[in-house]
Amino acid sequence: MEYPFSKIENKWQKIWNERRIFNPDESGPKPKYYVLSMFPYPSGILHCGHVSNYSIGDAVARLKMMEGFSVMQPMGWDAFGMPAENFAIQHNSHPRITTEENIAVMHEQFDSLGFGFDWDREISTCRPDYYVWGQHLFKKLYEKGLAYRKKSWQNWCDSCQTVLANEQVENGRCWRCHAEVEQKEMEQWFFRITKYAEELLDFSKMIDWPERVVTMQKNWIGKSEGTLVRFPLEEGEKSIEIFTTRPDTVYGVTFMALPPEHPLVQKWLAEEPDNAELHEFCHKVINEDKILRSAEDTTKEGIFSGRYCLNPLSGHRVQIWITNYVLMDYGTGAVMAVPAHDQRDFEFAKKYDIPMLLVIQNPEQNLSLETMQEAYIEPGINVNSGPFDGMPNEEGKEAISRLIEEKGFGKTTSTYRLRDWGISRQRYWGNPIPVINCPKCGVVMVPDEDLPVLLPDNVQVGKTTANPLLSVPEWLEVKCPQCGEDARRETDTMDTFVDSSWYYARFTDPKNAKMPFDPEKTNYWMPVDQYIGGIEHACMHLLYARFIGKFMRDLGWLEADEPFARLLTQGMVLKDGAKMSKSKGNMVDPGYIIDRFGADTLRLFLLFASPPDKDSEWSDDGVMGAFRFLNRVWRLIESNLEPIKRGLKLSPDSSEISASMRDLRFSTHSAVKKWLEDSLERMQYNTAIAAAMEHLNNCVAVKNPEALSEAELAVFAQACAVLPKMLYPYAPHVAEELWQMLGHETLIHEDGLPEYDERHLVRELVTYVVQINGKVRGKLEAAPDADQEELKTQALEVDNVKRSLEGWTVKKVIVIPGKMISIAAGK
RNA sequence: GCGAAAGUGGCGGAAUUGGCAGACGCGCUGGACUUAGGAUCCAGUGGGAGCUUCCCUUAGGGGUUCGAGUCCCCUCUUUCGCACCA
Repeated sequence: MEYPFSKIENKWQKIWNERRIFNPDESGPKPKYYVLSMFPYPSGILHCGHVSNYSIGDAVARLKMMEGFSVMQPMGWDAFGMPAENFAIQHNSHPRITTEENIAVMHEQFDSLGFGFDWDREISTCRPDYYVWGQHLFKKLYEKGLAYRKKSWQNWCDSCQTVLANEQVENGRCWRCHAEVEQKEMEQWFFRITKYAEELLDFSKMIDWPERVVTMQKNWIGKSEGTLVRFPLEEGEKSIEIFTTRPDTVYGVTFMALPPEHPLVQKWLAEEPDNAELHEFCHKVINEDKILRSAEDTTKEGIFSGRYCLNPLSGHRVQIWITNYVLMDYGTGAVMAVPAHDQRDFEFAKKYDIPMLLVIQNPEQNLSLETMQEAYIEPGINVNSGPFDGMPNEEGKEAISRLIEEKGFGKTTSTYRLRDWGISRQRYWGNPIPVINCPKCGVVMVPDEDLPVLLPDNVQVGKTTANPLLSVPEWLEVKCPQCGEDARRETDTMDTFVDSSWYYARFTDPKNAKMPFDPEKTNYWMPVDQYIGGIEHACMHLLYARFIGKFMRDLGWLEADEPFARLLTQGMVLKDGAKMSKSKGNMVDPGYIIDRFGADTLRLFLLFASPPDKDSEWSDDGVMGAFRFLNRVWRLIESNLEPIKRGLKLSPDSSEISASMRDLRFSTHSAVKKWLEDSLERMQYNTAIAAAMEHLNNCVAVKNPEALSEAELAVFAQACAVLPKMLYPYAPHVAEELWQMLGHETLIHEDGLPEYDERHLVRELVTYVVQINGKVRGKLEAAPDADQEELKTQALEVDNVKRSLEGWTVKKVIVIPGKMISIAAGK
């Protein structure tokens, strides 16, 4: 017989909703706990990854409810973005319609799983009551100089009239129409995340972030300390600014390396329209595949610009080269090349026969330029370096940097790999940037009273690949708020990462129509105590959210320095070792599993399959195992209901019980102890569930409860009675039902965590293992606190130990209290 | 190439502080029961042998230790991240 999961699950979902146990406010006496799982894109199809992810969040939430917290676990929809736009195109519909339909479907699926979301707080990023505040935030960023427009190079597909991401470019061609992709300089909106780079490197406010994610963010931000140096051009007023981490080699600079995108190069190109060679080279490099161009084994290429600059320290003439191996995005977008001491520069100089200059000598073995096969990058002594000759180069770094600063040639500084966040998207389905471009006034912000800039509905997606917003004149054409003349709206929409960079705060006050959120409410709930999501968001989303969080703090909107105190990065659900995906055809439909075995079984299986932060392997048989387990618990309690209820009224503490019942009592208390540790401290739900399974096996071993003495019956009853609580965070419906069957009027979380008694964890006798030279040779029973000398003697008396020691001399005997006796013996 | 993590039965995984390797689940083998089930219950299940005993076993090799899956060194493999970062 299968337990009636379907009836039970409906029943408890209804009760939880009626009693509003998932809808906390700020007024209660309990301490708050904010659990947030990353909100999904509403694809319309629930997959096992969702179930796994949100089962973890729900386990956290329910455990914290049992622990006595007022738990808030909100849910919403990351509803803007290209997938939603493409979905609508495929279904020949409008993204607003398909998105709302998908949300309705997924909402229902979440409900059928019994997740404890506070649906009163539901938000959807594509609804104006949410995105109006994103526009508001944009204006605040603009006011503070943190949103700005600049030209930047983009992959442009002329036939699709759209910008492409690096991964949408395949061998220099558009992934869609296969037209050649060109590089185009375009005006784009950016958020100045780099202003917070230094603070984003401070992870001290994060209690429990995985080391992996912290390392990834540190690498992503990529701070490096060095010196900014200006090399004046030989002709004209200008200079080339470079950043170097090796100021000790400045005297060794023999050429400058600039990328073709560099503004100076662009200027020279304009000045020399007839220099075909130069134009051709620059055009070629700029349009090289960005991924290929930055690959390690790409051949270094360059062209001499015919111009020189001057080394500010030595006064030497320095050739200026245009190359393919310098990145415009990093540092100042220009490199001082020291071929003798940098391998890349060395290779380049060899290839193009550029002079080299040795400025660091190897103290071990004299180097000479004629014989060097590679750049010398080890420490050494400065030579050919004017006043710094003879100085160890590590000292030289500091001394030369100081001189540069004193003479006004540059300064000591840090640069970051982190780049400003480009948020412009030439797409329809996103939050409109609240800007009007006026031919007279330039960039004008849409006044507050005109917000939100509503996304017009009357567009036809898919009819043109260009931004559909261009095809809505009544939306596009407006009067300038400043001068009243004809102007046009900004047609770029915002990156969806903008929507998700502040949603955690909106959840604390999701219906506020007057402001993004009321600081009083937000400060009550923030920071998020436990954030849960995929590792793939380690750098982008999590960094953007931290940045906007800090910005909102600086605006005075909230107090928390960091939005997410704890982070758990959950693993993926794999099938046959591979990620489940439509293209591989290895998807499992959670809906089918719920219908056939129930939500509790599905949730339990996914949590039991592996620790939450590790990938797990889907297994149909594993689902059956989870289902069998729940049925066994059900049968144990249902078939012994009367004796258990009777036993619960009796005292289990009498010593007049059999040894096997003492073992069962021990099992109860030790299982609860392990369960509490694994559930709350270690967040290792698979072993917490294993502890419950093991304890169930011990309970089931009691064959005839009717024959037990009163004290024994009490032990048995208590043993069975902890099971519903141990199930609750992982299989909540069946847990509540069993709890009610046992006669309780409360809901489980109201009654609190299961408890154990240390007194029942003390055993009179334990098994000591006797080892000889690390090999188990015997066992003996003794009290856990038995006298050590006594134990040594006993150990040597064990038959098998005696036999094994024949012809050997005992050299040392070590007693590990309560565990083992280790004998070291030799011939 | 650099950085990080990992490698344990037929499978998913456990071993938290250096202390009986393989908890728990799946699968498999044998048995019981039978209203014949995707049921339940009992026993067994790392490999090997001369089977109450012994040997081998945590990717491979070495080391430290009374004792190593765990610590150290080398090698291999896998996964992830970064990748001409000046």
